[in-house]
Amino acid sequence: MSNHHDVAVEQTSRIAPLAPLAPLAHQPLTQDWAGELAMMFKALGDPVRLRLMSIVASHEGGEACVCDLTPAFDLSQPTISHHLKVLREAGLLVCERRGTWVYYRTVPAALAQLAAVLGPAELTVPGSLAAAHRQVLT
Amino acid sequence: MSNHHDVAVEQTSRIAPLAPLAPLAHQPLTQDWAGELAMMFKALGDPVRLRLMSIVASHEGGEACVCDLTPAFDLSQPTISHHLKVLREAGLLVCERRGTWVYYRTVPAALAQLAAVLGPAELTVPGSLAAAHRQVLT
DNA sequence: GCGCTGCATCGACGAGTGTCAATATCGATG
DNA sequence: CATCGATATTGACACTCGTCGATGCAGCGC
Repeated sequence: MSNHHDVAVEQTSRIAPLAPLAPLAHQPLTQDWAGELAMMFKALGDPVRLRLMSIVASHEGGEACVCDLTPAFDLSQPTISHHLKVLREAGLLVCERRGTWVYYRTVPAALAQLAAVLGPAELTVPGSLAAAHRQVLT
Repeated sequence: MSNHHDVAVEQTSRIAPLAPLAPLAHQPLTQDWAGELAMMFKALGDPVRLRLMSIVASHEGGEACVCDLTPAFDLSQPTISHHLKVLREAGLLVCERRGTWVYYRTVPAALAQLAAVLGPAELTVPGSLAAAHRQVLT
């Protein structure tokens, strides 16, 4: 067994293949879909993880390696690694190993999905925005 | 002390008076603002609470009383009440007592804020959309 | 090969969360 | 006023979560 340790490079694409982009107000959420969404929102429900997302998203090139993230917090390196794992498993981040370093990027489709769920109906219904979101999803 | 029990009708307007509407990628979040946002996202990070939001938002007139919400779940009434309180304290719901019943409504400004934070930069920067969001905030 | 650096995992701990049954409070109605 | 129906609060429980130190694994350089 040579590939027994593909830990860090797992893509963990937990996003539903084609999830609804309708806002909350359109209709009551199904139980399954609410569970999927809740996992993503819960991942964002921590100040450290929110700041991690923000740092990664605003970093040059849209990606940041762990060594860029850790010094921004007063937390141990394992703790940061744990938070990154939570965001990865929620489908909000993906990582890629390049040499010694591991680089993280956000998943715009996942963020667009959450934004669409929260967005007021007037903004997503017209079609232009929905099209824009759908474009992001491809 | 006659007003010792104004529990249910508290507005709990925990939303920052004028919070930034910039997406995550615009710049790293400040620690304080990340904490505020995390409280709202955490409130949405539960399937029951997400479905509660959805039912309220999609209900006729944009409001629903607790007796409309409770039967939608296989949970006790105190548990539903607890979840409603969490959403209220996060600034995502407000409630109003009318007679025996208590009606809940969503807070569009709060949802718009979260959507703006998640939204891709291209969608919020142009100005038209930003204006729309700001309009919702008034 | 050996060591070194960057990152992930493990195991453990205290703090927080979701749930319930029991109880309290409010408003309406008799 | 006594009662009843609709919600909120309390207290208790199991469970999850955030954090750490210790450890493990991968890649690079000597």
